[in-house]
Amino acid sequence: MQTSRAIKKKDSRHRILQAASKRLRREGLDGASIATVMNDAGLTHGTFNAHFKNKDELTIEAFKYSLAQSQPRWVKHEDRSWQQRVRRMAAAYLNPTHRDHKQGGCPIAALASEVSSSSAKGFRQSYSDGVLSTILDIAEIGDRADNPEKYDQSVALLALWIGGLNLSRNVDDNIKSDHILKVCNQASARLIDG
Amino acid sequence: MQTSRAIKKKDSRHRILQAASKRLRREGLDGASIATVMNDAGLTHGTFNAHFKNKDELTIEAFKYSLAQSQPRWVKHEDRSWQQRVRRMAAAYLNPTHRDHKQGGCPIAALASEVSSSSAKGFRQSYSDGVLSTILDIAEIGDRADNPEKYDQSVALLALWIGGLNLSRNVDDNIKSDHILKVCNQASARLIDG
DNA sequence: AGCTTGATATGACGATTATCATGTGAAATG
DNA sequence: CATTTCACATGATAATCGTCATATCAAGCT
Repeated sequence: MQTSRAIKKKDSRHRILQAASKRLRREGLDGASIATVMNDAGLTHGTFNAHFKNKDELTIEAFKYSLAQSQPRWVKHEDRSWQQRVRRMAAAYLNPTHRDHKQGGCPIAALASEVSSSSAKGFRQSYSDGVLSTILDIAEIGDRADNPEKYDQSVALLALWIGGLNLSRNVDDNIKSDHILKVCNQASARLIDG
Repeated sequence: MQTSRAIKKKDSRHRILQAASKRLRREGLDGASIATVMNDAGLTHGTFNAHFKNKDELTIEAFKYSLAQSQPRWVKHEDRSWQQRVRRMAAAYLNPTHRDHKQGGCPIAALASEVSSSSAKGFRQSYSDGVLSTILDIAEIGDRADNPEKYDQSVALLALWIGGLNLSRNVDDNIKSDHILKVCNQASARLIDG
């Protein structure tokens, strides 16, 4: 049975993860300090260890949380063909709205260059798992052996998308930034033609 | 005239920038603390503000320094054709050695997801300038108008390379990581064919 | 030789951080 | 209704951070 206390705690945990995942994506691994996250969640920072063992655990859980939240939005879809699917996904990913809403977007892109230098134990493993499962989700297969060609194409597509999104986020000129997104969209289509 | 004191100071500045650029690429924006960098350079941390106004200035200078140091290694070359050039650059960039030596590699990739959340004034501008000049260097042109098609192809190539390098750095399986590099190399060639 | 300059060293400062021990008050239990 | 439980708050702790005032000491100048 769910007591009202247990429900309250789950709700608090949910709010903490929500706040942490936003901070994590917007401000990176070091940006999401415990005090800030707890404040965002409407709790005091001292309460933190009633919910998570330490900051590393929060980081990992918040990453998984954001991946589970953002991935279905652009991955799970019924498409007429795989080429159509890739075009749709690229358009959803390499997009000014996604570029301008880092805190609600793809955590793989948001943390791409920070993972390898993270000191959080287990985080690199979680990120790695997230990357590999995303590749399989793009290809719509369960294992590389199911369709090696599609798998390989999906790897290149994910690389292009992550790189293109980050470049567009870091260029200080809206026209040039929009152009990067457009060009990478075209390149996506090109990678899977013929 | 260069007094021996002035020479000594320049040498110290050089050592500080060298140390900072390594830390910056290996550990990211927050990893390169002043005390650590000064210690790497063989100086005490209190001497820092004799060389730089503050940490933001160090960050910017270290980024420029590392870009000027790493870019010529793979950009400046005489190639038989542009297609040959792109293949050579991709092979040099999407490469296990580059993957495993983040501290000496491309600073654009090393900081790709950290720039947009940086609080260092002026850093985003420097990074943006670095990206745009790298695109032009890949295309071997001075302005997009010189050859729009090559420019656009170079944008997509840089995106693919940065994304592919970071993915390979973050996947916890050497075989899969090597495979990512290989696939992105093939995709590079594909982006510029016909 | 004595004075000045400047590169580097020492050490303190306040701010921020993660962690944890302890206190409090309301919900659950019998 | 008395007791226990537990989500949450308060506050202390030590570590680390960027910054800066001050001290030292050798090189250059007159």
